[in-house]
Amino acid sequence: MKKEDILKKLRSSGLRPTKQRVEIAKFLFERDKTFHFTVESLENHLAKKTTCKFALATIYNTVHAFKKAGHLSEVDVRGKKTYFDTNITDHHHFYDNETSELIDIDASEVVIQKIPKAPNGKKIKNVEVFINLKN
Amino acid sequence: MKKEDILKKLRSSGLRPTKQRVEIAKFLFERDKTFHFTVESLENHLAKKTTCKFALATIYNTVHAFKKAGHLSEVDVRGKKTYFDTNITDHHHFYDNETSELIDIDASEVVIQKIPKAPNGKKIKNVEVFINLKN
DNA sequence: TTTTTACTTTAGAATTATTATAAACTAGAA
DNA sequence: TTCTAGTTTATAATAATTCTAAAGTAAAAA
Ligand SMILES: [Mn+2]
Ligand SMILES: [Mn+2]
Ligand SMILES: [Zn+2]
Ligand SMILES: [Zn+2]
Repeated sequence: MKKEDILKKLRSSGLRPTKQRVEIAKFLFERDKTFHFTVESLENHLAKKTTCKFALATIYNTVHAFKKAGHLSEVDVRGKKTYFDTNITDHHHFYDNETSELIDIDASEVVIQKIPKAPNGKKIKNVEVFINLKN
Repeated sequence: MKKEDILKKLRSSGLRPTKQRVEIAKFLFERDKTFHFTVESLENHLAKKTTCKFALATIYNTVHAFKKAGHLSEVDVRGKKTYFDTNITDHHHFYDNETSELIDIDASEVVIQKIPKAPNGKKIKNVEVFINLKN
Protein backbone atom coordinates (compact mmCIF):
# COMPACT_ATOMS: atom_id res chain seq x y z
CA MET A 1 0.00 0.00 0.00
CA LYS A 2 1.49 3.26 -1.19
CA LYS A 3 1.35 6.70 0.36
CA GLU A 4 -1.30 7.76 -2.12
CA ASP A 5 -3.52 4.85 -1.07
CA ILE A 6 -3.18 5.84 2.56
CA LEU A 7 -4.32 9.34 1.66
CA LYS A 8 -7.21 7.84 -0.26
CA LYS A 9 -8.33 5.92 2.80
CA LEU A 10 -8.27 9.12 4.83
CA ARG A 11 -10.08 11.21 2.23
CA SER A 12 -12.76 8.59 1.71
CA SER A 13 -13.30 8.60 5.46
CA GLY A 14 -13.73 12.36 5.48
CA LEU A 15 -10.49 12.89 7.36
CA ARG A 16 -7.75 15.44 6.71
CA PRO A 17 -4.31 13.83 6.54
CA THR A 18 -2.83 14.93 9.84
CA LYS A 19 0.35 13.46 11.30
CA GLN A 20 -1.57 11.22 13.71
CA ARG A 21 -4.07 9.97 11.18
CA VAL A 22 -1.44 9.15 8.60
CA GLU A 23 0.49 7.14 11.19
CA ILE A 24 -2.63 5.25 12.23
CA ALA A 25 -3.63 4.56 8.64
CA LYS A 26 -0.13 3.38 7.74
CA PHE A 27 -0.03 1.13 10.76
CA LEU A 28 -3.42 -0.41 10.00
CA PHE A 29 -3.37 -0.67 6.24
CA GLU A 30 0.26 -1.21 5.23
CA ARG A 31 0.20 -4.92 5.97
CA ASP A 32 -0.55 -8.20 4.26
CA LYS A 33 -2.27 -10.19 6.96
CA THR A 34 -5.38 -9.28 8.89
CA PHE A 35 -4.93 -7.31 12.07
CA HIS A 36 -7.41 -7.70 14.91
CA PHE A 37 -7.10 -5.09 17.63
CA THR A 38 -8.64 -3.12 20.44
CA VAL A 39 -8.12 0.61 20.82
CA GLU A 40 -5.84 -0.13 23.74
CA SER A 41 -3.68 -2.59 21.81
CA LEU A 42 -3.48 -0.21 18.85
CA GLU A 43 -2.34 2.54 21.20
CA ASN A 44 0.47 0.31 22.49
CA HIS A 45 1.57 -0.65 19.00
CA LEU A 46 1.60 2.97 17.87
CA ALA A 47 3.65 3.99 20.89
CA LYS A 48 6.30 1.43 19.90
CA LYS A 49 6.31 2.00 16.15
CA THR A 50 6.18 5.78 15.95
CA THR A 51 7.62 8.80 17.71
CA CYS A 52 4.39 10.73 17.35
CA LYS A 53 2.08 11.25 20.37
CA PHE A 54 -1.53 10.11 20.24
CA ALA A 55 -4.35 11.20 22.51
CA LEU A 56 -6.68 8.28 23.16
CA ALA A 57 -9.59 10.32 21.78
CA THR A 58 -7.75 10.71 18.47
CA ILE A 59 -7.36 6.95 18.15
CA TYR A 60 -11.02 6.38 18.98
CA ASN A 61 -12.13 9.05 16.52
CA THR A 62 -9.93 7.82 13.70
CA VAL A 63 -10.80 4.16 14.13
CA HIS A 64 -14.50 4.98 14.21
CA ALA A 65 -14.21 7.09 11.08
CA PHE A 66 -12.49 4.20 9.29
CA LYS A 67 -15.18 1.82 10.47
CA LYS A 68 -17.95 4.15 9.33
CA ALA A 69 -16.28 4.43 5.93
CA GLY A 70 -16.06 0.64 5.68
CA HIS A 71 -12.28 0.39 5.99
CA LEU A 72 -12.49 -1.53 9.26
CA SER A 73 -15.01 -3.98 10.66
CA GLU A 74 -15.95 -4.89 14.19
CA VAL A 75 -15.87 -8.37 15.69
CA ASP A 76 -17.99 -9.52 18.63
CA VAL A 77 -15.79 -11.02 21.26
CA ARG A 78 -16.81 -11.90 24.79
CA GLY A 79 -15.51 -9.27 27.13
CA LYS A 80 -15.70 -5.57 27.63
CA LYS A 81 -13.46 -4.17 24.93
CA THR A 82 -14.42 -3.58 21.32
CA TYR A 83 -12.42 -5.52 18.75
CA PHE A 84 -11.72 -4.15 15.29
CA ASP A 85 -10.62 -6.01 12.18
CA THR A 86 -8.72 -4.85 9.11
CA ASN A 87 -10.39 -7.66 7.16
CA ILE A 88 -13.59 -6.16 5.83
CA THR A 89 -14.60 -9.13 3.70
CA ASP A 90 -17.35 -11.48 4.82
CA HIS A 91 -15.43 -13.99 6.91
CA HIS A 92 -15.42 -16.04 10.09
CA HIS A 93 -13.21 -16.49 13.14
CA PHE A 94 -11.50 -18.90 15.42
CA TYR A 95 -11.30 -17.49 18.91
CA ASP A 96 -8.74 -18.70 21.39
CA ASN A 97 -10.10 -17.87 24.79
CA GLU A 98 -6.74 -18.57 26.51
CA THR A 99 -4.87 -15.95 24.52
CA SER A 100 -7.86 -13.73 23.53
CA GLU A 101 -6.62 -14.15 19.96
CA LEU A 102 -8.79 -14.05 16.85
CA ILE A 103 -7.82 -15.97 13.70
CA ASP A 104 -9.49 -15.36 10.37
CA ILE A 105 -11.38 -18.03 8.48
CA ASP A 106 -12.11 -17.27 4.87
CA ALA A 107 -15.77 -17.50 3.92
CA SER A 108 -14.91 -20.26 1.46
CA GLU A 109 -13.59 -22.49 4.25
CA VAL A 110 -17.04 -22.80 5.80
CA VAL A 111 -19.96 -24.40 4.02
CA ILE A 112 -23.35 -24.36 5.67
CA GLN A 113 -25.74 -26.97 4.37
CA LYS A 114 -28.87 -26.09 6.26
CA ILE A 115 -30.01 -22.91 7.92
CA PRO A 116 -33.44 -21.79 9.17
CA LYS A 117 -35.37 -19.20 7.22
CA ALA A 118 -35.55 -15.70 8.63
CA PRO A 119 -38.53 -14.74 10.84
CA ASN A 120 -41.51 -13.15 9.07
CA GLY A 121 -40.75 -9.81 7.47
CA LYS A 122 -37.03 -10.16 8.04
CA LYS A 123 -34.19 -11.15 5.76
CA ILE A 124 -30.79 -12.61 6.45
CA LYS A 125 -28.10 -9.93 6.26
CA ASN A 126 -25.14 -12.20 6.91
CA VAL A 127 -24.08 -15.29 8.79
CA GLU A 128 -21.16 -15.22 11.18
CA VAL A 129 -19.49 -18.40 12.37
CA PHE A 130 -17.46 -18.19 15.51
CA ILE A 131 -15.36 -21.21 16.46
CA ASN A 132 -14.20 -21.27 20.06
CA LEU A 133 -10.93 -23.09 20.66
CA LYS A 134 -9.57 -25.03 23.61
CA ASN A 135 -6.22 -26.71 24.21
CA MET B 1 -41.21 -25.34 37.21
CA LYS B 2 -42.32 -25.86 40.81
CA LYS B 3 -41.21 -24.09 43.96
CA GLU B 4 -38.98 -27.01 44.87
CA ASP B 5 -37.16 -26.76 41.52
CA ILE B 6 -36.54 -23.08 42.09
CA LEU B 7 -34.96 -23.90 45.45
CA LYS B 8 -32.88 -26.57 43.75
CA LYS B 9 -31.52 -24.00 41.28
CA LEU B 10 -30.54 -21.76 44.16
CA ARG B 11 -28.96 -24.51 46.24
CA SER B 12 -27.00 -25.88 43.29
CA SER B 13 -25.68 -22.36 42.74
CA GLY B 14 -24.54 -22.11 46.34
CA LEU B 15 -27.16 -19.50 47.15
CA ARG B 16 -29.45 -19.27 50.17
CA PRO B 17 -33.08 -18.77 49.19
CA THR B 18 -33.62 -15.16 50.11
CA LYS B 19 -36.64 -13.12 49.01
CA GLN B 20 -34.71 -11.42 46.20
CA ARG B 21 -33.09 -14.56 44.90
CA VAL B 22 -36.31 -16.53 44.86
CA GLU B 23 -37.99 -13.75 42.90
CA ILE B 24 -35.14 -13.63 40.38
CA ALA B 25 -35.08 -17.40 40.01
CA LYS B 26 -38.84 -17.58 39.55
CA PHE B 27 -38.74 -14.82 37.00
CA LEU B 28 -35.92 -16.46 35.02
CA PHE B 29 -36.81 -20.14 35.24
CA GLU B 30 -40.60 -20.33 35.45
CA ARG B 31 -41.11 -19.97 31.74
CA ASP B 32 -41.39 -22.11 28.64
CA LYS B 33 -39.56 -20.06 26.05
CA THR B 34 -36.00 -18.83 26.17
CA PHE B 35 -35.40 -15.45 27.78
CA HIS B 36 -32.50 -13.30 26.60
CA PHE B 37 -31.72 -10.36 28.86
CA THR B 38 -29.29 -7.81 30.16
CA VAL B 39 -28.98 -7.01 33.85
CA GLU B 40 -30.70 -3.71 33.12
CA SER B 41 -33.66 -5.29 31.34
CA LEU B 42 -33.99 -7.89 34.08
CA GLU B 43 -34.08 -5.12 36.65
CA ASN B 44 -36.93 -3.42 34.78
CA HIS B 45 -38.90 -6.63 34.48
CA LEU B 46 -38.46 -7.40 38.17
CA ALA B 47 -39.59 -3.91 39.12
CA LYS B 48 -42.84 -4.47 37.21
CA LYS B 49 -43.52 -8.05 38.23
CA THR B 50 -42.70 -7.94 41.93
CA THR B 51 -43.13 -5.65 44.92
CA CYS B 52 -39.73 -6.56 46.29
CA LYS B 53 -36.78 -4.12 46.00
CA PHE B 54 -33.55 -5.18 44.31
CA ALA B 55 -30.16 -3.54 44.58
CA LEU B 56 -28.37 -3.71 41.25
CA ALA B 57 -25.49 -5.54 42.93
CA THR B 58 -27.86 -8.28 44.06
CA ILE B 59 -29.04 -8.84 40.51
CA TYR B 60 -25.47 -8.93 39.21
CA ASN B 61 -24.39 -11.32 41.95
CA THR B 62 -27.33 -13.66 41.50
CA VAL B 63 -27.12 -13.77 37.71
CA HIS B 64 -23.39 -14.46 37.87
CA ALA B 65 -23.91 -17.25 40.39
CA PHE B 66 -26.49 -18.84 38.08
CA LYS B 67 -24.13 -18.52 35.16
CA LYS B 68 -21.26 -20.06 37.12
CA ALA B 69 -23.51 -22.96 38.10
CA GLY B 70 -24.50 -23.47 34.47
CA HIS B 71 -28.12 -22.33 34.81
CA LEU B 72 -27.60 -19.38 32.49
CA SER B 73 -25.36 -18.82 29.49
CA GLU B 74 -23.92 -15.67 27.98
CA VAL B 75 -24.36 -14.50 24.39
CA ASP B 76 -21.99 -12.23 22.51
CA VAL B 77 -23.88 -9.32 21.10
CA ARG B 78 -22.41 -6.18 19.59
CA GLY B 79 -22.62 -3.44 22.11
CA LYS B 80 -21.54 -2.69 25.61
CA LYS B 81 -23.95 -4.67 27.72
CA THR B 82 -23.65 -8.32 28.60
CA TYR B 83 -26.49 -10.52 27.39
CA PHE B 84 -27.60 -13.61 29.29
CA ASP B 85 -29.66 -16.53 28.05
CA THR B 86 -31.89 -18.98 29.90
CA ASN B 87 -31.23 -21.50 27.14
CA ILE B 88 -28.14 -23.38 28.23
CA THR B 89 -28.15 -25.93 25.42
CA ASP B 90 -25.75 -25.63 22.50
CA HIS B 91 -27.70 -23.42 20.13
CA HIS B 92 -27.47 -20.52 17.70
CA HIS B 93 -29.08 -17.11 17.27
CA PHE B 94 -30.78 -14.75 14.93
CA TYR B 95 -30.01 -11.17 15.84
CA ASP B 96 -32.24 -8.33 14.81
CA ASN B 97 -30.10 -5.24 14.90
CA GLU B 98 -33.11 -2.91 14.62
CA THR B 99 -34.75 -4.18 17.80
CA SER B 100 -31.62 -5.59 19.52
CA GLU B 101 -33.58 -8.83 19.82
CA LEU B 102 -32.10 -12.31 19.94
CA ILE B 103 -34.04 -15.34 18.66
CA ASP B 104 -32.98 -18.89 19.39
CA ILE B 105 -32.07 -21.38 16.70
CA ASP B 106 -31.93 -24.99 17.78
CA ALA B 107 -28.62 -26.71 17.03
CA SER B 108 -30.48 -29.21 14.81
CA GLU B 109 -31.67 -26.40 12.52
CA VAL B 110 -28.12 -25.65 11.39
CA VAL B 111 -25.98 -28.15 9.54
CA ILE B 112 -22.41 -27.28 8.71
CA GLN B 113 -20.88 -29.28 5.89
CA LYS B 114 -17.35 -27.99 5.91
CA ILE B 115 -15.29 -26.31 8.56
CA PRO B 116 -11.52 -25.68 8.82
CA LYS B 117 -9.47 -27.75 11.23
CA ALA B 118 -8.30 -26.09 14.41
CA PRO B 119 -4.82 -24.48 14.47
CA ASN B 120 -1.96 -26.67 15.69
CA GLY B 121 -2.26 -27.76 19.30
CA LYS B 122 -5.80 -26.46 19.59
CA LYS B 123 -9.17 -28.20 19.48
CA ILE B 124 -12.61 -26.94 18.64
CA LYS B 125 -14.66 -26.31 21.78
CA ASN B 126 -17.86 -25.27 20.06
CA VAL B 127 -19.19 -23.52 16.99
CA GLU B 128 -21.54 -20.57 17.29
CA VAL B 129 -23.59 -19.38 14.35
CA PHE B 130 -24.91 -15.88 14.48
CA ILE B 131 -27.38 -14.79 11.81
CA ASN B 132 -27.80 -11.04 11.49
CA LEU B 133 -31.19 -9.92 10.24
CA LYS B 134 -32.33 -6.93 8.20
CA ASN B 135 -35.79 -5.77 7.11
C1' DT C 1 2.57 34.77 1.36
C1' DT C 2 -0.33 36.12 4.81
C1' DT C 3 -4.83 35.74 6.64
C1' DT C 4 -8.78 33.36 7.61
C1' DT C 5 -11.56 29.44 8.31
C1' DA C 6 -12.89 25.15 9.45
C1' DC C 7 -11.28 21.12 11.13
C1' DT C 8 -8.22 18.60 14.61
C1' DT C 9 -5.70 17.32 18.74
C1' DT C 10 -5.61 17.03 23.37
C1' DA C 11 -6.17 16.68 28.45
C1' DG C 12 -9.37 16.10 31.28
C1' DA C 13 -14.29 15.62 32.56
C1' DA C 14 -18.43 12.89 31.91
C1' DT C 15 -20.87 8.70 31.02
C1' DT C 16 -21.96 3.78 31.10
C1' DA C 17 -21.57 -0.90 32.52
C1' DT C 18 -19.74 -3.43 35.93
C1' DT C 19 -17.38 -4.72 40.26
C1' DA C 20 -15.89 -3.77 45.03
C1' DT C 21 -16.76 -2.29 49.81
C1' DA C 22 -18.44 -2.34 54.23
C1' DA C 23 -22.26 -1.50 57.26
C1' DA C 24 -26.92 -3.08 58.36
C1' DC C 25 -29.79 -7.21 57.88
C1' DT C 26 -31.39 -12.23 57.92
C1' DA C 27 -31.59 -17.45 57.14
C1' DG C 28 -30.58 -21.32 59.30
C1' DA C 29 -27.70 -23.75 62.72
C1' DA C 30 -26.98 -24.39 67.55
C1' DT D 1 -33.68 -17.60 71.16
C1' DT D 2 -29.09 -16.74 70.21
C1' DC D 3 -25.37 -16.94 67.24
C1' DT D 4 -23.02 -17.10 62.92
C1' DA D 5 -22.16 -17.03 58.36
C1' DG D 6 -24.00 -15.42 54.53
C1' DT D 7 -26.80 -11.47 52.21
C1' DT D 8 -28.58 -6.94 50.79
C1' DT D 9 -27.80 -2.44 49.97
C1' DA D 10 -26.12 2.25 49.07
C1' DT D 11 -22.32 4.00 47.61
C1' DA D 12 -17.58 4.15 45.91
C1' DA D 13 -14.34 2.43 42.60
C1' DT D 14 -12.97 0.87 38.10
C1' DA D 15 -12.78 0.26 33.10
C1' DA D 16 -14.06 1.33 28.48
C1' DT D 17 -15.70 4.80 25.87
C1' DT D 18 -17.49 9.37 24.66
C1' DC D 19 -17.77 14.35 25.35
C1' DT D 20 -15.93 19.06 25.84
C1' DA D 21 -13.72 23.11 24.98
C1' DA D 22 -9.34 25.29 24.57
C1' DA D 23 -5.15 25.42 21.83
C1' DG D 24 -3.19 23.91 17.39
C1' DT D 25 -3.01 23.04 12.27
C1' DA D 26 -4.35 22.12 7.22
C1' DA D 27 -6.06 24.13 3.48
C1' DA D 28 -8.85 27.76 1.28
C1' DA D 29 -9.12 32.77 0.50
C1' DA D 30 -7.11 36.99 -0.10
MN1 LIG E 1 -18.32 -7.91 22.44
MN1 LIG F 1 -20.76 -8.33 23.60
ZN1 LIG G 1 -11.16 -11.15 11.04
ZN1 LIG H 1 -30.38 -18.21 23.09
